[in-house]
Amino acid sequence: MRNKRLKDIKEKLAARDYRLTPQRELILEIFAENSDRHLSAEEIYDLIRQKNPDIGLATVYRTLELLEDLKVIQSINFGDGCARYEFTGDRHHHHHLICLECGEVEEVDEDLLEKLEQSIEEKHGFRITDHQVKFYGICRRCQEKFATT
Amino acid sequence: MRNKRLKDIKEKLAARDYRLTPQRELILEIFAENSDRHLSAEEIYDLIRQKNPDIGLATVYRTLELLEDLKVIQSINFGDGCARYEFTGDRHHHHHLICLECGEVEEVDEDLLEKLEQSIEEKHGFRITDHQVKFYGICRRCQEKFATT
DNA sequence: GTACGTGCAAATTGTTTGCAGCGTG
DNA sequence: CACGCTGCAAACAATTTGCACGTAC
Repeated sequence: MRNKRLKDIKEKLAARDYRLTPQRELILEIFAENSDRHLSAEEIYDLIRQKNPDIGLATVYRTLELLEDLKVIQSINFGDGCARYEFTGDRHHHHHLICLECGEVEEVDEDLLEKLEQSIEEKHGFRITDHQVKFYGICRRCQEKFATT
Repeated sequence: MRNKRLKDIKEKLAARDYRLTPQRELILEIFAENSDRHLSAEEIYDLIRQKNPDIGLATVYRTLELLEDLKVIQSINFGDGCARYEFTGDRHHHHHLICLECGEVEEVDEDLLEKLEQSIEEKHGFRITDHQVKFYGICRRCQEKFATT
């Protein structure tokens, strides 16, 4: 299954005459191993150097740009001053819960947005292709922290 | 009415021992005159210099930070590499429609999110204090442009 | 051998900071 | 006079770019 994904990506690349180089594969590996996190370019760079110290930060940025173009990953801004990425893959659409206290990011499965989208398309004549929903607040753990203080 | 808003802001500032200087007032004026747009720091800087050429970019940034702190304005990231701002004012909460073709940003009145928020609070124990919803797609005008081509 | 890819260093861009001087309560 | 506020220039941090070399079809 994992190999299928890799093969898919390789085909997407090939369709544009791009190659699946060891560096690119390593970056994809990092993503697969950290699918629960939202890594920044710098963080990916640090992780990747543990596997291959000779990789350049510019390569990381270039690869991220490429993968985003191919819609393999997508960039999200959590307001901490750098872009963060996540696999788009075949995953179900989801929202993000951002804790204002500890910065932790949780994910919630998509729900209840179809009706809203439909009404917007009708009222505004705007054809929606994607959306991004973020909720800010205090996560359960931080609420408990406060409660016991 | 407008004056009331200004007076409110002045009070908010005073509550923290800050002053409503001519520069700050000018920036608020720019916001009022461009309430249909989402200006970036640089754009505000350019507009403001037409009124007073001696103002510094750093002052703009510092004022924006201050006004955001006071919740007079709020920052939004539309993915174009810089922060953009809008009055929070007494306006109704709203979503943003971002056209991937021309970059134009439209606003939609808030709707239908209460149920979703409630279910998230219950399932995740996450206390939501704010949210941000963006829809990406093609605006009416761009669709028409394509249709006639 | 012709592109694509890479690492490195330098360049760019949005934003922040240090500092000396100004102005207002 | 104390302190907030300013403009300017320098500092910073995330990201991009130029370039010469490497490498896969």
